[in-house]
Amino acid sequence: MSHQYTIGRLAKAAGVRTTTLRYYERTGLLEPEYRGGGNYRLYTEESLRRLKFIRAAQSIGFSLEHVRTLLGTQTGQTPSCFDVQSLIRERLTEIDQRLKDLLHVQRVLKSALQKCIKTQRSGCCHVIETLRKKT
Amino acid sequence: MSHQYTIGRLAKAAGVRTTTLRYYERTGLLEPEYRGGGNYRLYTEESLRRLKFIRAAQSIGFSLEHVRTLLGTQTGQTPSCFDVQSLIRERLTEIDQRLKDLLHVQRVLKSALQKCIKTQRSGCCHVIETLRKKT
DNA sequence: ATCGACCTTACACTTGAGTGTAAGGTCAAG
DNA sequence: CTTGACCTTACACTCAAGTGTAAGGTCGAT
Repeated sequence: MSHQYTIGRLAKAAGVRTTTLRYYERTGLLEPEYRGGGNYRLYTEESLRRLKFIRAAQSIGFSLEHVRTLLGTQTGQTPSCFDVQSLIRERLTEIDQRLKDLLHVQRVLKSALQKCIKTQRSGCCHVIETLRKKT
Repeated sequence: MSHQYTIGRLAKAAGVRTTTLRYYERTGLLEPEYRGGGNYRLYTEESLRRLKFIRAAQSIGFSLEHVRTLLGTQTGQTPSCFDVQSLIRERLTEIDQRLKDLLHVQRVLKSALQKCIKTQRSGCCHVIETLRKKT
């Protein structure tokens, strides 16, 4: 006998809020399997797996829009291997760029901090000066 | 004779849109120095420097709220060296965390991609399977 | 039977950094 | 003196991923 979940139990099981589940339903990501007494939403183990997939995909940087594609909820069919690979490559490219940007920012900030510390006596505006001159 | 800029010229000089400049004014980041005929906004070289500072700070990851602090536009006075160092350290901590997260995501995605490529013949759901199992 | 925890709907609001639109005023060139 | 580029205001809207609120219905335990 596979478990049944009310919205609250499912939420607890997956570590999300009930409001989030209603939001996912509204946006076509996760429908309850059926409705019970008092029109309560009822979910199954399958819902839980699906929900965990959604959160996992999200946690590695896919938007809910991407997740919708991965789950094939807008076209109604699971995406091809090609599509999945495309999505992943796209994400990897974005991540690459983001890493570069962050490393650059890190360098700039560290140097600004050093300068600020060294010249602290003279009023500190050195940092702001530095930023001011970097274009 | 220091230049004067209408909003459009200043925008062009700094590579932003006029709407952005009006937005900055609304949010207390950059006021025009005065108004000219037809109530046109008029800016100076100082405005341009300030604007460039804003964009530079923003480009290294400060929010406009942070920039407001750096420029001392809410308290009305330039922040102390201590405050500036705090802000920078905060940013650096965030960046560190963000870098770690991104590197993790990168690893997961790369391995998913490899798996997808290797097992491509058998329908590709391996990738989706992989994600499905990562919690 | 009543209490509290849980559920329902519908709708508006949040954040950050702007963008879009309407309705109109002004400036410089031809 | 008209055309077109530019400017003005005020207000609403965008995006993503939810959160908040009001007003009410239901379930399980005591």
